[in-house]
Amino acid sequence: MLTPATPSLVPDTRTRILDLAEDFLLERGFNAFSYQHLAKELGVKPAAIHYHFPSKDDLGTALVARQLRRLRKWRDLPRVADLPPQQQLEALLAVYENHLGHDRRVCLFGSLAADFRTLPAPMQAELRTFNRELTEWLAQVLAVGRATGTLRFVGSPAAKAAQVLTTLAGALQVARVHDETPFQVIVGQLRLELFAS
Amino acid sequence: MLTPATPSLVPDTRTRILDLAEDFLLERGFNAFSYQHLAKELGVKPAAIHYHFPSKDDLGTALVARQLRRLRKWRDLPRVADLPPQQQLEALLAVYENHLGHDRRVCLFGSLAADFRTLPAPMQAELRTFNRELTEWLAQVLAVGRATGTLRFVGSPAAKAAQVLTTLAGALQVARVHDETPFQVIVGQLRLELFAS
DNA sequence: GTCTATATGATGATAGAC
DNA sequence: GTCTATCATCATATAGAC
Repeated sequence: MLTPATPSLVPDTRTRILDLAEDFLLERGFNAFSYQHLAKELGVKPAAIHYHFPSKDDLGTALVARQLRRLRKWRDLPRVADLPPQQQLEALLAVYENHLGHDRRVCLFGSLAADFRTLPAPMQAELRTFNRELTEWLAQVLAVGRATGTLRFVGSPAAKAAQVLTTLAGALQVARVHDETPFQVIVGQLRLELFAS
Repeated sequence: MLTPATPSLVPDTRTRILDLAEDFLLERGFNAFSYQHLAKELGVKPAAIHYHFPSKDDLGTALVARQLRRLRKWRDLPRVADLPPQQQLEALLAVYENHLGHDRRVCLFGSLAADFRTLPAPMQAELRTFNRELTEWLAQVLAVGRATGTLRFVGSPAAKAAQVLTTLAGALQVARVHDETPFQVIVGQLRLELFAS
């Protein structure tokens, strides 16, 4: 990876491909876009993309790996890591609400889960790690939040974290099928239950 | 539809196609199987399937329409409709647990939501109706359950129903990505929260 | 190092045989 | 009424031009 540490305003071709592929992935699914679609949009030939990502498997794996790097970076940002738990949870909800506002994109997990068995093994492995790390992070947030009295739930933090993340991924899918309303309803219900009054 | 009211032990070709297509749909996703896959498995040529379902859109729409008919039939069965609310909820959970035991199949909604924008309009419409009717049914179950003191939750029955169904669909997706454990954990959490102790 | 012309096979669908 | 031979198109991927 020769990508500069400080993102340029004019992304290189590799990054432009990744960004566009991510658009397609989150809007139409991994098995519903092709190198032709990418090439047409980028104004190049399909084989030009094969240079940067020899196979679609490579491209897909790079997409999930990038998202995993982003998760770790986000989670460790001072403006996230140093927040109190209830605001960390709000920051997480904001990410999903941002997806909703971005043409009702589903999240990475929600995009790949149904097609999971058709994905290349490295991509499956990256997605498992992504989901595991996110769940572990939220479990920790919930544990601290309950201990300090700002968050409320029964059962174990790990179970609640798995449930909440699953619900959020699903809520974006429901928004995709209907409209923004059910997402708002579901997240409203989560807030009602989690935030200690 | 010339399908007999009493299902035969030797399904006709049309039904065999639908059954197999449903297998593929719930195990690999709508954009990850072809008429060739179906034909090879059934021992016929791809074009034979085109006779029964002229386009893949027709096949997909028939799949969702059949599931909608099944939902209505199930919901109205005396052994479901006449149960007390907490047992109706258990019957619903049993459907999802059955999916889990069936090679961790996702549910219809969970299978189609991510690819939704690539689906033909009639299929989209059927899926919306399917999800709406299921949510309305569960909202009614939850409302009666809370009124009679056997189920417990805050917020509106409609919001809780949307949240629970979304969580169940998502839980099967998580099981697909990892293993059965997170599904059990999530459904255990749902039970802990919903069933009045 | 970056991309284009081209190959090979799979895909959805039609026209016509039985 | 049911299915097969065949088609045009699109898929991923390679070999080689610039």
